Amino acid sequence: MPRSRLTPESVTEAAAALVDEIGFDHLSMGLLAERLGVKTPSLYKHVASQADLAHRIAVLAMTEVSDAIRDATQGRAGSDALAAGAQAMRIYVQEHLGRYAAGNAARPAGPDDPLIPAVDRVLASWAAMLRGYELDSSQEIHALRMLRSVLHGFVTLEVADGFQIDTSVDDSFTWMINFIDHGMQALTATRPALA
Amino acid sequence: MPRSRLTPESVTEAAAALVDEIGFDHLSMGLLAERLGVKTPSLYKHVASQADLAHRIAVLAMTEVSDAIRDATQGRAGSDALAAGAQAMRIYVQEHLGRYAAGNAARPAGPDDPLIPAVDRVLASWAAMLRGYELDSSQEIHALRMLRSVLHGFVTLEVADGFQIDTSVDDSFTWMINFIDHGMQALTATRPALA
DNA sequence: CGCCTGTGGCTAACTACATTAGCTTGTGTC
DNA sequence: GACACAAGCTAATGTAGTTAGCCACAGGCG
Repeated sequence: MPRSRLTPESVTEAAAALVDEIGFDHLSMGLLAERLGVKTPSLYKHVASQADLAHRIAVLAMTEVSDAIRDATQGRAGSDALAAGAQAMRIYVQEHLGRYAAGNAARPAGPDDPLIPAVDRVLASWAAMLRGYELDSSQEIHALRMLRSVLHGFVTLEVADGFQIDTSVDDSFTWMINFIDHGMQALTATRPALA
Repeated sequence: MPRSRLTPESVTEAAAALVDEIGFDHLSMGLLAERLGVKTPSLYKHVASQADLAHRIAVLAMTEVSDAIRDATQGRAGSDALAAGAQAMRIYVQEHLGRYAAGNAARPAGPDDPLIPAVDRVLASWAAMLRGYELDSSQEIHALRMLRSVLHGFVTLEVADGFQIDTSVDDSFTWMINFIDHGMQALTATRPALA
């Protein structure tokens, strides 16, 4: 192949780094091209459009999130796994705000969209984390959705400056995870009795 | 005053209705002008820019959300208030998706930004809802943040089609609110014993 | 009753940006 | 060393937000 400095992957990676700096909604083809030392139209040799680029960033972000959670929960179980995984996600989002925003904005475009397995891997990570609580199978899906909601909501509000500063956000996060953990344990404890 | 068909308020209201239909990120000055039977530049006699317009929609949305919660929780307390308020917010977001998205995207622009009191009123509504649990004052802020997180996260994921369809999202929502309610009651119960 | 002023709306023009067309040129292959 | 292909470039197009400047109507006032 001829001179190939850029690839779809390298362009996506550079774009991800860029949106982490300037925010996802400030992404522009011109700015990215400048970063890569290239003129704007050249980018179209590697990505189909700005929407395509945003989608690739989203897939990258979801993959990285699931990896971060997996790494953090490796070798842990129950409450430990929950705390570690939740923190890992929070840290990831803080450090890769733009990517995460891209991940949220993205919608699967078809049945074989690579975004789907990427999102599924994140879900699988959460599900694995919940496994230690041995929840009733009818409750698993609800617990999973709650966990997603609470984590997504918290990190979203946090990075959006949604919390006032008078009380530590770190404390609130650990308090919240503890709250969830206690509730889960209560579910587990009552399960045999209630069925 | 001369012939005044449009006002900043009527333009904002029309824009809010528009984004509820087409999505916040598809808002355009041209489309809005067409809806109002006016040419695009005429809008600038009433709002300073598209960003200004988005900001006004955000303030409107926050105000309406707080009103919806207040109305729903009127005359209720404890678990009832929580369930009613949470449902009210969820319904509002479902019916006014674009407005809510505008509210999330907005950031206060200064110390006297009307967005600030609007957001504060929403927070006050949640705080009032929690009052029935008589939480320890050191826990109130954490509980408030958790509640915001879980509700914001859930409705955001729901409207973003983030949940698979094989299990009822309604069931998950009520399950989640119950989970929170039980956890809060546990906090209340143990508070005198633990201090 | 007609002039004066102020404001809403309009047309035309400008800018920024995403995107496309078509050309050029370097690199790997034969 | 020639060929072919793909990367990058320049030039051009279309759209959307925004600004400038003009026009016309409504109300106040002599």
